[in-house]
This record gives sequence, structure tokens and C-alpha cells, in this order.
Amino acid sequence: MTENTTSTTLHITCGDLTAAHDGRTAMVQGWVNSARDHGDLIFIDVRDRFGVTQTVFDPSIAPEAAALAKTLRSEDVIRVEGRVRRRPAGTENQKIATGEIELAAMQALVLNRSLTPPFPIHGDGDVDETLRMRYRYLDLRRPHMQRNIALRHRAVKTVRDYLDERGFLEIETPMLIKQTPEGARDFLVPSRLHPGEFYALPQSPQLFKQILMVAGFHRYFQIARCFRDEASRADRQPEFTQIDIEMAFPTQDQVIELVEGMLARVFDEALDVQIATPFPRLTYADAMAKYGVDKPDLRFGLELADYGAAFEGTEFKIFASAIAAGKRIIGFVDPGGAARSRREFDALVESALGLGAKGLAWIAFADDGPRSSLPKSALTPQMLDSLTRIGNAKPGDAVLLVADDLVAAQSVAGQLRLHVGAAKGLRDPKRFEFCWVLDFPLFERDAETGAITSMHHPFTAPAPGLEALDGDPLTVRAQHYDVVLNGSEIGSGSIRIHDPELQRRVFRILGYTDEQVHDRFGFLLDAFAYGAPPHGGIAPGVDRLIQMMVGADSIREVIAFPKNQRFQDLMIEAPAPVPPELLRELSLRVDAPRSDAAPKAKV
RNA sequence: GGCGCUGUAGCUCAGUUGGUUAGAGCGCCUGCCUGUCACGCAGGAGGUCGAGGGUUCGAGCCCCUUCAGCGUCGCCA
Repeated sequence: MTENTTSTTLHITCGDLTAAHDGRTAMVQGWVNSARDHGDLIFIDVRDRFGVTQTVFDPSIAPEAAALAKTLRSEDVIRVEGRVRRRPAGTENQKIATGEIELAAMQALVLNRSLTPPFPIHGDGDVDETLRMRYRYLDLRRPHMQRNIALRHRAVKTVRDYLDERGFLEIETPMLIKQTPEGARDFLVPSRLHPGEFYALPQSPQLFKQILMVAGFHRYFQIARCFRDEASRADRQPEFTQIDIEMAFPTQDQVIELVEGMLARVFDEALDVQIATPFPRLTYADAMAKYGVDKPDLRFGLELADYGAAFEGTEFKIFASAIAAGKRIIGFVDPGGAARSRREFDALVESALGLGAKGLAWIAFADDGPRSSLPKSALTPQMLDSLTRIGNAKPGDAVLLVADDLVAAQSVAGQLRLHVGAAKGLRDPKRFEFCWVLDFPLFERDAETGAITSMHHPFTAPAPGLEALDGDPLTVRAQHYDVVLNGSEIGSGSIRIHDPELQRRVFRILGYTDEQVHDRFGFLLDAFAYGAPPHGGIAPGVDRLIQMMVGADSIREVIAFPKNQRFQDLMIEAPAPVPPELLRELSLRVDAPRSDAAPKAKV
């Protein structure tokens, strides 16, 4: 048929063929989206990435083509050539961009037949995810996945343009690097040439991007694949992508402004959504006090407050003893909450217990007088007055309170805030509220071992005022910044340490021996000895950002070939055993149950 | 590793207190149909109720074990 195609035939995609081509001879190629056989008139909708074109087959005009059309089924791949014409008046389809015209088929060719797909391709109905993974090529053909992947492309393209315009160089860093004991579990790659030795896949290009600053590249970025062998989640995958950024001689504000501009442009160009800059900035302490988390969801208020003062001298024994024990009473105002029934409050209490609360106290300021989970005798007028003033509660509101150690109380109250906010429909996925969280502690104490560890990583520079390092390390602030969107951390960065002596001091505080430091980070300290510029950067995560932009429930919806919760690729069936010869070549012996003893999931 | 939810036709699901031959919509197959667009109409095929065991006269339903998927906690510098 190609031979028969004259030079005047327009080769065009299904999305591009419009009324502007009325009267022309044209050819479209694509998949059968749907077939409507009316006997002596057959409509075949041809679909490609760009749209759908209705082709019409009339046996009295093109009998061969019409006979072929009768055999077409969903997802067959076809080529149709004919004349473009306006649809008869009244039969236009307003729902699609190409609905004014149709292609009157003269010739048709089946390029490939398709089996009946295991799930519908047109339409975005729910399908079992195992099945979607197994047939990912069909899943990706579906409209919402095509949209998600295209939007991801547009967003990443915008990032590249934006950073290129600002003098950033895109530089690749190695995937085969050295295992270090810090952080997440590494994926290992055995070395054939060095029997018994292993590479690790990078958890991030952190050290390399700092080395690139020492190397004088000044501004670096990379759309970097990172690997972490930790448990999977709806918003986590064993391999994921970051926009890895590093700059020489930056101030914290410069990094922040760069990222704000980048995100604003990405939302504009990929989503046509305007976001306001600069983003609000909170300190870590403020975020914890007002929202109970270091990644606050600013789409709604319900801010936390310390209600301890209202219970000074209370007769309510639980709170009295909590206060005596130095615990805190943290909670928030639930607007209109006085309308909740007893049953609804009980459900809230259950939710709080599920979140780890020891209990939940509630006081409802109802029109006919206060109701409360507290004993009536405990509800003194002063207490009620004090309660309303602390959170600025109004008649008809309720106050929800948990008592615990500061950290636990904030955490539970913060989660309950999200729970109540979600129940009130305040977590609108179409709204995008960014903020920065600053002034993180540099160190924290490991809850299990009691050891001092880096809150983020050991290369983060402490805030100016180094004398603090000589005192209690836990009081030292970090030049660290997190960018947060709707309650999710979407990027984390810092000004780095560039002074080898300071870096050694931090390692010492973390309890590393000189030998450990030399073994793991010797090359970095060596590099710093040759004129390392002050530097810093950030690494926004691509997957979660795109997930939020498209409003998807899972990161897997914006990754072309994701893995399941057990890190399997169900399409290619990875991981898989390898032939014994390969293992021998790698000097490896497998000590695991035979793979046929525990058969893999088959779909 | 813990906990939770789910598993019934190719897909999405219903299935009452344990009781006749397990249903619906979509899809698939056959036929009819000249303006549909998720075309319509008529007919048809299609089931290891995730798997194994148990209780019972009788199990999709109850019990035990197990597998799988997802969610979540631990974990993720």
C-alpha cells in the first residue's frame, strides 16, 4: 500500500487531523480504539498517542476495505487511507478535538493483529495492579498513563531548560560505586575481576556532586537514578529519580530561590498551574509546634497549640499527673466540632489510639453548654475560658487534646490533625501549598542505641557559631532546608561542609574513628584539601512530585516500569536466578532455598 | 519482620442465617443493522469461588494453615 501512496497523501497523526484538512487525501496509522459495525456502514476509531480519528468504511464505495474493517478488533494495528471530510451536520462529536471530521476510507491495511487484551485499553477503569504490571505495555497505552508519562516528560524537560539557562551542567555520575554502612541498605553488584568484592548502587550522587564542586564545575545537575533496598511504599520504589542539584558559593537563599523558580516554571509549563513564590518559611521548631511534623500540610489550618496552661491545678487526674510528670497537653481546635455526636467523638478517640495516643480528650463548646470526655467536675469556668483563648475556639467548636511527652504528643496530634483535615475534605489534591522548613537540628539521638547521628547526612554544614559544636551537639542547628508540598517532603538539601577540619570534627562527634573516616570518605577529605569551594545543593524527588501533580494515589502511576511491593518486575520477571556458570565466574555461591521450592507469583 | 484490607467468569463486582444447577454489567463469539462514537438488537460460550486441610447431611459463606496483591508500622543518614 505504501507504493500506492501518492505524494499528495498526508501522513498525519490521529490527533492532528482536523477540519483544516477537509478534502485532502490522508493516511493515519494506529490502534483500533473501537469498532462500530452498522452492517452497511462501519466506523473504526483509530487511536494513537495524539488522539483518535474516526474512519468510515462504506462497502458500496470501497468493498475490499469494508470487508477488512468487519474483521477488525480492539487493539489491532491498522493503516487507513482515504479522504478527509466534514461529518454530516448533526453527527459531529463535540467530545473530541477531531470530532468535526472523519476519514472516508478507500484502503485499509492490517499492520498487526492483537489478541483480546486482558483488560480494556480505552477508558481508565480500575484494573488489578498485578495484571497491569504483568501487561505494562497495555497499561501504559491507557489514557491516564499516557497523560502521566507525557506530563513527567514535560516537567523534566522544563527542569533541564531552566537549569541550563542558569549555567548548570548536566553531568553523569557512576552507578557502580562503593558500599558504605551509613543510611539505607545498598544494592550490591559483584565484581568479576575482583573476586569477593562488590560495587554498590548509589543511594544518591551526594559525594560525587560535592566532588564536582571541588572540580570547579560551579553548577551541576543531574536527573539521577537512586537505589535503596528498603521497604516499598505507595510513595517509594527501590529505584527512584531525583533532580540532583549542587552549586558552588551559594547562600541558602540562593538555593531556595532557584528551586522556587524551578517549581513555579514546572507547574506552569507541565500543568498550566500558577504557584505563588516565595514559599512560606517555617523553622523546624515551628513546624513541629504547629503541625506536629517536619513536613506540614498547609492546605488547611487546625494548628496545634500547647494547652497545658489551661489545666494548671486541674482536678482531672490524668492531665494533672501528666503535667506533674513534665508531659505536655497538645491539641487543636476542631471548627464546628461541637456538632459531633458522642459516637463520632468515640470514633475520633479510636483513631487517636490507633495513631499511638494514650487517649484523647475532647471538649465541645455546644450552644446548650459544654460537653466533654472529661468529668463534669473538672470543667471549671476558668479552664473553659483558658481553653477557648489558647486556640481561639468559638462557640460550636471543639478542642481535641492528647497528653504525652512533647515529641509523642506533637506526633499524635499532628497525625490526628491530618486525619480530621482529610475527613473534612480539606486535603484537596488540586491545591498546591508549598513551604520551606529550615533550622533543622544537625544531630539527633538514635532512639534505640542512644548514639548521636546526623539528622540528614554528615556533610551538612552547621549553622554559623561553631562554638556550639563544643557543647551539646544536639543544640546545633543545620544549614539544611526541606521543600514541602501538601504534607510531603519533595526535596531536601543543605549547605555542605567544605572545610576538611570541620568535616573531621563532625565525623568525630558521630563517633567515627580516624580509620573509618579514612576508609569511607578519605577521597572527599583529600579533595577538600585542594581548595574546595563553599558549596551546597538540593535534590527534589521527581516521582513524588509528578505523583502529586497528577493527583495519583501511588508513585507507580508516574513510573513507566515500576516494581511491586516485593521489588519484582512482573513483566520481565525480575529478579531471577542466574546460571551456575555465571555465579562461578563471579566467585559466588548461593546459600538460599532452591528457587523452585518457592515459586514466584504467576499472573 | 508485625498488623490491616483484598482474592468469585477475560475485566469490574454482587452473592442474605451454611441449603436447588453460583449471578450482573462490560468484554469475547455468532447473526442482524447506513450516521454511530462506551452504537443498537437477538442469541451463545465462558467458573479449580487464590491453594490446602477441617467442621457439617451439605461450604463461595464457618474454622485452621498457606500463597499472592495492596496499604501501613518497623525501616528509609
